[in-house]
Amino acid sequence: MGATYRVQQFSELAGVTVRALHHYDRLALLKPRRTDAGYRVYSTSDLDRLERIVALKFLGLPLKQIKAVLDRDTRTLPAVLRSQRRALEEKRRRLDIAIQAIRDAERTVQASGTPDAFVIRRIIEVIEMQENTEYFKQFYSDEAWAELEKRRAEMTPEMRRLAEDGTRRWMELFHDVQAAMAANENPASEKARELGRRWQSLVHEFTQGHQGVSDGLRKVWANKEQWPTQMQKQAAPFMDPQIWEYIGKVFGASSQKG
Amino acid sequence: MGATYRVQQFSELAGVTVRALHHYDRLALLKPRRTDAGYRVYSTSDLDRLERIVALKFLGLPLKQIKAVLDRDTRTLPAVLRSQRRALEEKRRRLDIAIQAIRDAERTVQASGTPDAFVIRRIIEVIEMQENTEYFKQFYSDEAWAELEKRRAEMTPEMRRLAEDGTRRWMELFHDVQAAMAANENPASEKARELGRRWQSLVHEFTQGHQGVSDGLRKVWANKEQWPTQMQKQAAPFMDPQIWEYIGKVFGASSQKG
DNA sequence: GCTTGACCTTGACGTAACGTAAGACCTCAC
DNA sequence: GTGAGGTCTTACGTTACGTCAAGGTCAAGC
Repeated sequence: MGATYRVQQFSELAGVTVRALHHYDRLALLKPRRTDAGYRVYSTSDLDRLERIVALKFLGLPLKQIKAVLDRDTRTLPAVLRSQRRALEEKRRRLDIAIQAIRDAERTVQASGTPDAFVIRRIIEVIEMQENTEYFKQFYSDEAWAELEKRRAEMTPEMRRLAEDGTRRWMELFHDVQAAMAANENPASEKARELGRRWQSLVHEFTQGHQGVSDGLRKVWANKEQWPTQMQKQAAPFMDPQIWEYIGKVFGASSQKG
Repeated sequence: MGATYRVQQFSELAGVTVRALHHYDRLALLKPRRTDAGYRVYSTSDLDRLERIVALKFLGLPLKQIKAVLDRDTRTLPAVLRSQRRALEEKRRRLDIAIQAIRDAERTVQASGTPDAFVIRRIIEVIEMQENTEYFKQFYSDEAWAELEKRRAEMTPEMRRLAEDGTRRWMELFHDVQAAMAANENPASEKARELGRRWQSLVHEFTQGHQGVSDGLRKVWANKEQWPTQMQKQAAPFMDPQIWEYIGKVFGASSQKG
């Protein structure tokens, strides 16, 4: 017969708290024998089971599921592990984004006493950027994506300001296109073609003439109706289908005329 | 004046649940105005604040702390960020270990219907191994550590069995040394020197003659008294100071004699 | 036999961030 | 004014225990 222990000894032996053992007992996850007086008596086989519990807990499984896995030895474990691994990988992805966001914020603060509001704004931007990034990746070829990564990595604060300015100019352009539509401006007119040129110029600012990037960008916007709602909301000013239709006509007219 | 919203609209706008907004309200984290009838009325400035809340929540900050940061604009944010980043990095480390453990377990299962108990045992081993690994790293030079990493990566199942066998042989050796001590065997005797040779042979099996690895191993064991308790318990069979003292004498005698 | 101190027992409330009803009230279009 | 749909507060459920609190058990010393 192996040795026996009372709660405290056993808890120290296994590196868990007495309260946890009580808890597991109540959940029928680990029920030791009892003395006549009702004292819990743990054996080495209990230690064995507890070690499994602790290990599965480390993997992030809830106690209920641990009990299920340990009790009914059904062929469920592999499935449980697979789904848990997926969950953990997803968790890690979000953790990485959070860590990156903080690191970036810390860099932008540095020694200067940047106001909190600004720092938090920066955090928000980084989080959104990384999440968008994840999503948009699917539309680009590996090569084009690598190119974009490279540019992001090499981006200076100066360039970042320019990029933000780019957003503003896109909004202005959309505003002007809308005005032209409202004025019933002919898509083939010189005025409309000027809008088309502004459009292409802004696109070129992003693609920098890179073919793969250009293809990816086209795919991104061709699928704009399928974006996650949250993302569509962020890009709301650029989602108006009438504008896209109009600009399509402009390009159609331009390509016909020359 | 900006637009105003009622809870549901606002919740959709911001991508949180109505219940969460209620919750934040009760915590005084985000208190909108009210209509005479008591309906909550959110404004764009509320949206601004909510976005910050969501962002800080994404970083894993508890709501209380978020409130503290947002309300009293004390110079606390950088400190909060630093500590939070550390916490997240630690979390990430443990996540990685868990993921690795599952992946390893999945590999050992593969198609064969390995019993659950065995799989879990394997998970425990991987977790312990990785945690030990983390700890022992400090004792090795970067170069020596890289060498060990390389070996681990190249380790086949066959070699893994051998390594486990190594543990068994160490235990046997310790057992034999203890017996020699009990028999009052002279550390300078041939019998004792034979034990010393077995010792060195087992050491060499691990170091494979690599100087850096050898140095690191020495440091690891020189500090065995400082290991975390849990680790000491695991290595309990190898912690008896008398044996170390005796084997020290054996090597002392050997080096004197030649 | 009695006390004392160390250890054990079972409640039972607290935690974090909401989810989920339940029951009552408000608004507005028809 | 009435029904549908939105909103209010209250309150319990969730997870894995932490933290008392009130009260048994047991071996030792007097």
